[in-house]
Amino acid sequence: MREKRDQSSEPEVEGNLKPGGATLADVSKLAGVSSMTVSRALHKPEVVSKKTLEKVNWAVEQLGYIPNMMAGSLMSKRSRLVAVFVPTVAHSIFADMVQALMHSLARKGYHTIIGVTEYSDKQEQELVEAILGRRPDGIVLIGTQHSDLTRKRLQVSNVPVVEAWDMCDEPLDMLVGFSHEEVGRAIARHLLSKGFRRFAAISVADPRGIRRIGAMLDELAKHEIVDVPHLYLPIPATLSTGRDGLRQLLECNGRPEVVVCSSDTIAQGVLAEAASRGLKVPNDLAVMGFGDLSSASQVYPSLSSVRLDGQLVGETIAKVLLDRIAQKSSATRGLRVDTGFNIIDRESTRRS
Amino acid sequence: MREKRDQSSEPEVEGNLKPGGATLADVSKLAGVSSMTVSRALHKPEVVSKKTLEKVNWAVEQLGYIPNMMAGSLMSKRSRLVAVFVPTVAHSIFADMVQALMHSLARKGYHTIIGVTEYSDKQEQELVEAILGRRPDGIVLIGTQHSDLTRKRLQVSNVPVVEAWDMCDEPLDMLVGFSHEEVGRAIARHLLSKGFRRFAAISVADPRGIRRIGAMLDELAKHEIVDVPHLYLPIPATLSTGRDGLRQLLECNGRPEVVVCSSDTIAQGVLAEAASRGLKVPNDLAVMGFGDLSSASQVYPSLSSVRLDGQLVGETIAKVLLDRIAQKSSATRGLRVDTGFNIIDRESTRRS
DNA sequence: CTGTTAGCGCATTCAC
DNA sequence: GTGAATGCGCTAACAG
Repeated sequence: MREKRDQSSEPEVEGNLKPGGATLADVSKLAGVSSMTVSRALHKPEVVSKKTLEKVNWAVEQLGYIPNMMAGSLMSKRSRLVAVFVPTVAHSIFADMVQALMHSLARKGYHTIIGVTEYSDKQEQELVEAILGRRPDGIVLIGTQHSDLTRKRLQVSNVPVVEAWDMCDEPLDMLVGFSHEEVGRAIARHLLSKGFRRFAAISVADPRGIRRIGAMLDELAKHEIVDVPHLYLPIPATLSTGRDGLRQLLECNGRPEVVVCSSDTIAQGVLAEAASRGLKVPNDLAVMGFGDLSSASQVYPSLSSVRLDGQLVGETIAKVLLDRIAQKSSATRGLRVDTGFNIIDRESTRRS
Repeated sequence: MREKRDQSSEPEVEGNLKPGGATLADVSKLAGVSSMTVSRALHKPEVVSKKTLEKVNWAVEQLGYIPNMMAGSLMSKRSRLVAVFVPTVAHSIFADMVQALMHSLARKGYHTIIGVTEYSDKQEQELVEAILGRRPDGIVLIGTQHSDLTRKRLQVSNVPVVEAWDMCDEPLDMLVGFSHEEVGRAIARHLLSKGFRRFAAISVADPRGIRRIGAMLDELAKHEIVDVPHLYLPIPATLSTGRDGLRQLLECNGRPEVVVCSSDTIAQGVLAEAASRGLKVPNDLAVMGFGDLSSASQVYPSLSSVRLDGQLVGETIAKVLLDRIAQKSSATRGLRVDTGFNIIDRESTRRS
């Protein structure tokens, strides 16, 4: 397809492009008003006369003007930028959460920078330090465990912070999460009530996953169920974590009635391995996952999942953060939101 | 835990914090040098004397100084920001790709803003327009189909662009992808060569997925295999897409020998449904996915996946983009990289 | 090796 | 309703 000049519109404007695009000054000259008026026409159209507004809009269109947010933010001290740090996004429930969060933020005109910490406090710290250079209007962190320097930097920077996905008594700032210990205990009680007695567990070496499985094992022990075979496999959690895990369990410990996984990704691997062995789920082998928190309920219909009741977690985080940014007060400092969780009873643990 | 003042270090500095943090001028005063020297000490330490460097570093530490990138970028015209637009990130191979891309970019000091287009050209356009306000150093788009305004904006803005995940003759700028038609044909030939004759297919209404499945059906037709049952289900692709799809296929069309899915997520749903029906994979039912492109090969060991040979796709995109940004020439304009793909023969299609 | 001058592009603050 | 002056925090380009 050959380039063809459009002769009817924008006769020589396209050729006169400055590197970096047109500026407010360019627009103001073309429109025959001051640059201040252009700025107002763009951000507060209601305060400008209709005629000027038209002239400005015309000039903006002619020049293809796009405001330079860096310059604007430098003056206004609002970057409309939120930074989110997650341990991982691939094969992870965090992808759902981040997507919901980005969606909510985008609707309010905020852009999202993502940092992947790979479950490392040190990487988190480096990413936080780097991102503070962009003066984000808000920061979201997964978990409540952070390096001392991270904590100090964040406190000093005075940026609104939401810690998510966990619960603690003294959050850095705001907190939206739930107790992983309670999740573990709830899983145990749920499965016990359904008559399961021979358990097994597969987790990756993710601190919160380990805590969930640990709490479950403790609860089981209270019901005289001990020596539950359990595996802690290396992160990241992938399908093969579940496949290898089930294979290993079957070889070394015989077949359990139900295998509890620290994440839905692992559970999917278990299901895949079950399919390859012709094990019928849930009668030959029941499977319990974890996740589904920020997704619609139809996302993991094969698994019994723990999920948030009502609003998506990502949406809740966005709301809390934006409320705080908007009122510019510290009214919500120390705010703690326990999202709670549900146990959804799905096919994979529904015995006939 | 009570806050306790550390009396030995940073005596009164912490109290004197300006809102927004210390500035270059603050550091230069404390260090007793000019602000320019501080700037150099931070970005080009080798060009500053050792003594000055020490003074500057000391002052930086005292003040907890973090450079304001907005101001820096405004002058230098380099934002060290890359924007990536993907149709979705939840339950998607794009999450892998984006993670690999972010990883490579982060190593070179670039931050990544993600925009989710939800397979909508209109949303892509709005996101691109908005992000151009941040003057990103590079933009990555999925696919080669974009609205006219998007194309024009990008061309005029002169930002390096990589279109990924598809192939075409005249890319906007640079291109890193593969042919979805070739993938579809290769899948057909591969499965035929393994002796499969009774096919079925499940896809979501994603343009590229449909093209893959369409090309596969065409190739099968050339081998006298026609009337292949196939479903096009609504996006987004989730586990239940696969579960519902298989259920529907079995009810209406009987059991195929192999079901081809337009993504690994769907294939995982099919495996889950197979497990719930006690169908043994691959003998009762073989499953073919698509994905695994930017992940290590062990990620989807249950599926026969199409994957990139060698380097991760996200890494390749980062490399192409950073090369272009670095040399600041247009030498690589029009660059087209065909990543190709592999068919990995895995358990789920390996018949005994 | 270091300092000075200038200005990036915009919004705040005040005049009118 | 509109405009002029000022400066956000930093770096490019020079001079010394």
